[in-house]
Amino acid sequence: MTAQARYERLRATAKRRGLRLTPQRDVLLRVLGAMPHHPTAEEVFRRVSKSLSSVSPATVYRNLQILAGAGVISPLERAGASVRYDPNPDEHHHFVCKQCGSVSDVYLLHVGYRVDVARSRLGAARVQSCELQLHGLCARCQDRM
Amino acid sequence: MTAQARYERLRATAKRRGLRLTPQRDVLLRVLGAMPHHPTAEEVFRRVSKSLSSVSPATVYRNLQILAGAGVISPLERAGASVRYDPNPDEHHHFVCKQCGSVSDVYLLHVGYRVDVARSRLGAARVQSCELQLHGLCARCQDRM
DNA sequence: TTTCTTGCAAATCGTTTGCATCGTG
DNA sequence: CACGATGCAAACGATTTGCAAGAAA
Repeated sequence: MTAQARYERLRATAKRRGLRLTPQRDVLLRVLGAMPHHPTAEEVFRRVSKSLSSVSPATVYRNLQILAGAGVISPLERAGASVRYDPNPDEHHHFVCKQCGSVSDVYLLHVGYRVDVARSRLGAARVQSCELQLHGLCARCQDRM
Repeated sequence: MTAQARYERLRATAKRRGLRLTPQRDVLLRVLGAMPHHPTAEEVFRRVSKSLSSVSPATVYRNLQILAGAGVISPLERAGASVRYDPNPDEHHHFVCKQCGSVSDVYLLHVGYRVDVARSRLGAARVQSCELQLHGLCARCQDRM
């Protein structure tokens, strides 16, 4: 898929979600469609500034949040949160509660997967390990609903 | 496993790695063994302060990094880094390069796993989705080695 | 014209650093 | 006794906020 196509797709979704299309937002969507995958907010801001030097960081950061809130893009799991440490030295995976963000350890007996080579651009990358993240509602948050 | 047992295990590992055992570090290890899983550095600091009110944040943050560097504990993936956004709306998974930290999209045809119910404390949690993270070396970083 | 957006500058938050001092091995 | 570890305070970087002015719908 081309950058242009990705841009149009993002813009269409944004419009469908009822977001106003300001010049700043348009550049932002164009940049998001063109950037290498998973840029940091700061990288996005730098790229947007190149096309629109007057834009302020606040606008870019705000809009990224708005787009994420509307489901146009997604914030990458856990990034941006405080540093967390895991004192458990055994091999394990994680369950993350969508509601409260709590993380708990999950032990798996078996993990299997098949990569769709045609669509993934792994190239010559060498995969050494994998971690599964389960998402859902923890017991406590289910009670609260 | 009890908090006491976890503490002793952590302390043994730390000693084996040649780390000095200061009072601050001892309290830190005790706290790490007793805390709910995956505390943020800040939460750890608050807990340590309770036992040792004179301790400074710098000491706790520093020691968490030292312990992580020595392999006694592990920093949770991506946490603490800048916010990242993913403009790809299709269902997909991620490959993360251990060396340079770059993230790329992976599409999977099939994912299967079996939870070890006895060891995992999922309780009544409801799992709604799962994301696989592959770790390894990207093509570019392999060339550089 | 109403409501949403913007830019600016200041504030915030979590974390890191420099440095003089202290204590463990 | 040497070297690593500490506390303090100041610096830091990324992100967020309050607010008055501006522009989509």
